[in-house]
Amino acid sequence: MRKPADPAAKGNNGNGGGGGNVNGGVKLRKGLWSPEEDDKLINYMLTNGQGCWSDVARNAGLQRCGKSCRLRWINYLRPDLKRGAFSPQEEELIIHLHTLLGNRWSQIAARLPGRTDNEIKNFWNSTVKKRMKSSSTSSSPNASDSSLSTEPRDGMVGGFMAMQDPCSIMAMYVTNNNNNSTSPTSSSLQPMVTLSHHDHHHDHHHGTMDHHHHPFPNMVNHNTTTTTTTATTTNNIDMPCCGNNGYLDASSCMSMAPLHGDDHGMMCGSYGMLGGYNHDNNYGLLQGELSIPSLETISIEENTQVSENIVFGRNNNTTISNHNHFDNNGSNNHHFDDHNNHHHHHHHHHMISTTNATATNTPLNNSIISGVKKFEAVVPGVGNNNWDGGEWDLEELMRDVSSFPFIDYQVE
DNA sequence: AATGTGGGCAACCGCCAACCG
DNA sequence: ACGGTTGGCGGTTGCCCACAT
Repeated sequence: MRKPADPAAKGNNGNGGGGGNVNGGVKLRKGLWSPEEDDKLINYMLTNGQGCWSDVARNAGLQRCGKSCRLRWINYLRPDLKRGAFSPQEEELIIHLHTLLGNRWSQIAARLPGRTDNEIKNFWNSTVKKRMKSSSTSSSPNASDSSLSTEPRDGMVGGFMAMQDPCSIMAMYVTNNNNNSTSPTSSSLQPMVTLSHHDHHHDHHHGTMDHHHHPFPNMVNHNTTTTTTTATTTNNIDMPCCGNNGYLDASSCMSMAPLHGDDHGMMCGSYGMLGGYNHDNNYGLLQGELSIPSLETISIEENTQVSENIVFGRNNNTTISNHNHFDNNGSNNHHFDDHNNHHHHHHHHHMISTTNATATNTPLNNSIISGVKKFEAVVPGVGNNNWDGGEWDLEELMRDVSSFPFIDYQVE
């Protein structure tokens, strides 16, 4: 939902069950964030770090609920966000991880540094589904994007296929080795995701605000410092497995296109991507190394602790121009262009530098995000609960995931 | 040129678990 | 123990842009 910010948005505060809706009796704003609001939030976060989001909203002088601030920060303003289109490698990884994890977008996102769950979810709900749809309706199985082929491949006993009925498209998980008692399902078809129709009403009430401003494509550092995020995630997940082959062998069909360091290579510094999840809570990414939470440690009752240390380097005025990166992808850049054209010219010289990041970082924020999540969707799928509690073939999973060449996978 | 339409994606909603007093 | 609050997540909505007609 995207509406122009509306301070008088009807009684509903939009907090969705949390966050508190009253801010000193002032009606809270909803809808799109203005550049001024972004500035306030960024300034506050950079100065004070993350704390209670209600306090953030209050103290930053934002007429927003805490949840809204959190969302804006997490999904848009965070310094370590990567921007622009997903690289082919990222796409492959998303698809692959989705076969493993289903719609657990946050877990998928945790394995794609700089990407948010929302972003991945949107990507999946639009691009991937669209491709599946076209793939399923196309008479040519090997249409266009081979890297995202959803066709079961010869020699595979498991795979990913798309089916379509008049009301929905279902990406089906296909496996034929279900004699394995540890298989999540005894059925040969496992719904992965149901594609609901996008019901567009198309009100076309065009607002006046340019909501596509992009305040900090890479990061802004009002203190002339560099922001780095490291995080430790400990997942203990006994991953149900589909046997040896019960998942899309994405790695086997991925295009092994070389990374373009200046374009969108995940490992490359020019993204300004310093963030990531690191088992060892070190700064591996600063050294050009990427580590991600291990799938093998995911458990049914998942205990997750993400420690996010936002640290600030010094003497770093190097500008990383994000604005050219995405051109090479041929992706839609209008967001960033909008930003460039309309917003925050004074911030550009404070953009983050990856390559110059040093270890002289001072922790500004050391917040713990922790939670215990139920592993309710035991199969990559939608809330299915018919898994019998067996285990996934973790070795195989790890082997497969780690086969993505752009990930330096650390196995604990 | 004006209008219609498809689609991307930012931000909301509702649910739920953890936290806290 | 308990009720209120907070934060995280997945699903959904609908504004706005780009393109088609």
